[in-house]
Amino acid sequence: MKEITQTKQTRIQREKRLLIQNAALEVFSEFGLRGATLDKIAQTCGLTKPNILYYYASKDEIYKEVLKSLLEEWIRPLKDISEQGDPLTEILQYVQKKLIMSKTRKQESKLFATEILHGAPLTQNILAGSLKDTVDEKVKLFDKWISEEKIAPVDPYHLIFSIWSMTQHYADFDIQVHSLLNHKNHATIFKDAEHFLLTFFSRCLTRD
Amino acid sequence: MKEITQTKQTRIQREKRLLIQNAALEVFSEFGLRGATLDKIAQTCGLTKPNILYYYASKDEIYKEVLKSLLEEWIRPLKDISEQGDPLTEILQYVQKKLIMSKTRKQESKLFATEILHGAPLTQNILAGSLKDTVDEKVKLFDKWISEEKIAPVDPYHLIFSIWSMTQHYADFDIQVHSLLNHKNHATIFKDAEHFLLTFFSRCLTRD
DNA sequence: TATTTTTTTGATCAAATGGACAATTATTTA
DNA sequence: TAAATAATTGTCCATTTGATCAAAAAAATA
Repeated sequence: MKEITQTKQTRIQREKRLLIQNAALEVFSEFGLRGATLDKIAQTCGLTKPNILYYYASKDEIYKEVLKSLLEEWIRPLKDISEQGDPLTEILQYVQKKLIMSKTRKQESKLFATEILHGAPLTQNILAGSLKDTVDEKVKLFDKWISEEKIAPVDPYHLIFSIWSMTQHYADFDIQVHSLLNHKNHATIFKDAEHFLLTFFSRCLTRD
Repeated sequence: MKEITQTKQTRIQREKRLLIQNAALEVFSEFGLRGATLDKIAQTCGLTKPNILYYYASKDEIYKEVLKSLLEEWIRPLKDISEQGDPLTEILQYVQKKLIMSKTRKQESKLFATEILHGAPLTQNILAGSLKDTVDEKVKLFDKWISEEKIAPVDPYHLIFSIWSMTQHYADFDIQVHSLLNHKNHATIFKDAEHFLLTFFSRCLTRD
């Protein structure tokens, strides 16, 4: 058994771990932590159950690993909001990035949603840590922009919540969205959503 | 064994079924369908497991019953939007009602969220049925209001999605919201959220 | 009160599932 | 190529859990 923390990984270890992670993401996002079984993950990636447990000590550890490896990527667009850019443009670009993530990374979105929905048992420290730091930083920036009258006055925390909720809605509740929109073409839905969201946030952020 | 469809229920049956439903709501909303166990539900309501199964044929049946009994109430505020009222007022009132539901019926909100997130295996027909009918009806109304220039032009479907997502966010992701807001007072968060949302939607719906 | 019906529960089962382990096979290294 | 290390797997186990059932207790009814 090799240590996870150790950097010396063989080629096979790298490959198999990645294989397992991808399968785990697929299964966890569909069934949640408890609904997912090692058998399903094993089947999805074509390995045997004991072989999976050779690479990860437990099911929980796989779950944690998947979450951890996605978190960084998940927060990045928020970090990208730049003080140098035009305020409205920066925020609208953030909305667009988040919407694209909902479109192309649905599984990840659902995984996070389920995790937080059920009390974030394994992510709470991260929520209170690196995510919070980034959010606080951007909140300050938004407050600055508001005081400079570059954007209309709104509560920056709730502004961020609104961006998250509205964009992630299209990934997390895709079943409902598609059902209510008569199973309209996937691309069309996101095109319409983008237009709606950009209009929406422009209106809200450019008025006193 | 009595038939569920039968209307002749004894006093004890009514009482116990309600007891089970309340406990089930609590457990299902926290752990999801698969994470919830009959033992947990039994413990929560102080009955034995076989006793629960005397009233409900299976765990799935309890789950369906809980969902079904909540759906009506869940859709009602949308139905309440009236053609007679002032358009902006009607919509803002709907936002308020949904936010209050997030505040006071968190468990229900989480239950629905989990259900839809995981593919709505037991509600899909309802989503495509009575909910869709109501949504379609209100979409027509919104379109009418737009054509009469009573509210600004927006895609009515996505407007409804935005109301749902933004309000439900405060229930479904309460862990995250509280964590990022430094565990601020619950009432204060909802007061701020209300102010934000009303400002937000007013701005969006009163501009061309 | 006697009889019938409803309700409750202890004991138990079968299936699912996370995990352990020794034996085998493949790969790397000396 | 031989030895050592890494990877794989068949088999097995313990626990959890949804569900069954017969017997006992409680409640309703006649």
